[in-house]
Amino acid sequence: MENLTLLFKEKNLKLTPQRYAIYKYLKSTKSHPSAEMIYDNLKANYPTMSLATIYKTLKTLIELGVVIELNVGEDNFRYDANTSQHPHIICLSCGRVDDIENADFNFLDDEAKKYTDYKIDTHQLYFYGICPECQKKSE
Amino acid sequence: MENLTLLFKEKNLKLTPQRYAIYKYLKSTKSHPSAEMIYDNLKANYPTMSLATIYKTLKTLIELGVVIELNVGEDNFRYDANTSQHPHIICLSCGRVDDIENADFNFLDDEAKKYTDYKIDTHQLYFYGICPECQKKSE
DNA sequence: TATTTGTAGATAATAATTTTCTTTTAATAG
DNA sequence: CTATTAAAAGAAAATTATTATCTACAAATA
Ligand SMILES: [Mn+2]
Ligand SMILES: [Mn+2]
Ligand SMILES: [Zn+2]
Ligand SMILES: [Zn+2]
Repeated sequence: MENLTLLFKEKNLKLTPQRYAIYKYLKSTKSHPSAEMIYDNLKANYPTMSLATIYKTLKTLIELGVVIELNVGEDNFRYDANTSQHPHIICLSCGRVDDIENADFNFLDDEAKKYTDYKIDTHQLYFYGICPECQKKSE
Repeated sequence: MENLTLLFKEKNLKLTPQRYAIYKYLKSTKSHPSAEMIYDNLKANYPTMSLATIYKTLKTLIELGVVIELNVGEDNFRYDANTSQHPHIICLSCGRVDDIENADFNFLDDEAKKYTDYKIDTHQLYFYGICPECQKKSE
């Protein structure tokens, strides 16, 4: 969090209240929100905040490597301030997106290297299923 | 291919030349084309084909379970008539999308079950890297 | 405190996908 | 081989997430 100041300074970027709020919100939540969801959550405290600012800030944070973009198959992107390599699981019923925690899938890149001539950088792993809450509902 | 006729009949769907052409093209290629790419490939033989027809047909084929939609992180979707569970690899330089063949990643669903209370259905695994052609170019 | 340069926010633009509506066509029965 | 009917094609408009543009503002620094 404190190193964010340094990171911004390095790149001659200004750490504005809006940018800080967006990053802080992303750090605080495990909900993997979309741009719109971030907007809805911040507009109480930042009534003049524009969606364009959200999008521009997210792009900046991604370039800085402190936020990643998730493609869960919806019509929009989701964002995550947890930049460690970790898989996600999406509920096919309610759309929530959760982390899969404590699992180590880092070996996947090496495993894949055995079967391709690509130079592999990274991967994204998405599981799809039904979350515990939705399982209860459908009983 | 022949069972497509049956499948359509079962659901009271009409197997039109357009639908057949779209499916056949997807079966014939390993390029994982987008809707637009399919459109460009078919319009020589089907000059009246509309992009809306492509989109509607793709949706139908997905519902039938004979085509899957890929989310590689671009601004559009890609489509694949290979519905077996297999990972993909995307070139960060030229954008091509390839299969990772002969690798068996089916154990992933079971592995993930150990770390979540979701009921897991399926997964999507995307690797990102540099394809052999692009590696040569940058030498 | 003045100057510079990057950014916020409003708005318009873009582009993929979906919807709507009318005409056409595939399937089927007579 | 027609006639009938429900489904689909195609054209066009609508929708929606995201991006670009532009001007007023504010953070950094000298
Ligand atoms: Mn996450
Ligand atoms: Mn494939
Ligand atoms: Zn759920
Ligand atoms: Zn390439």
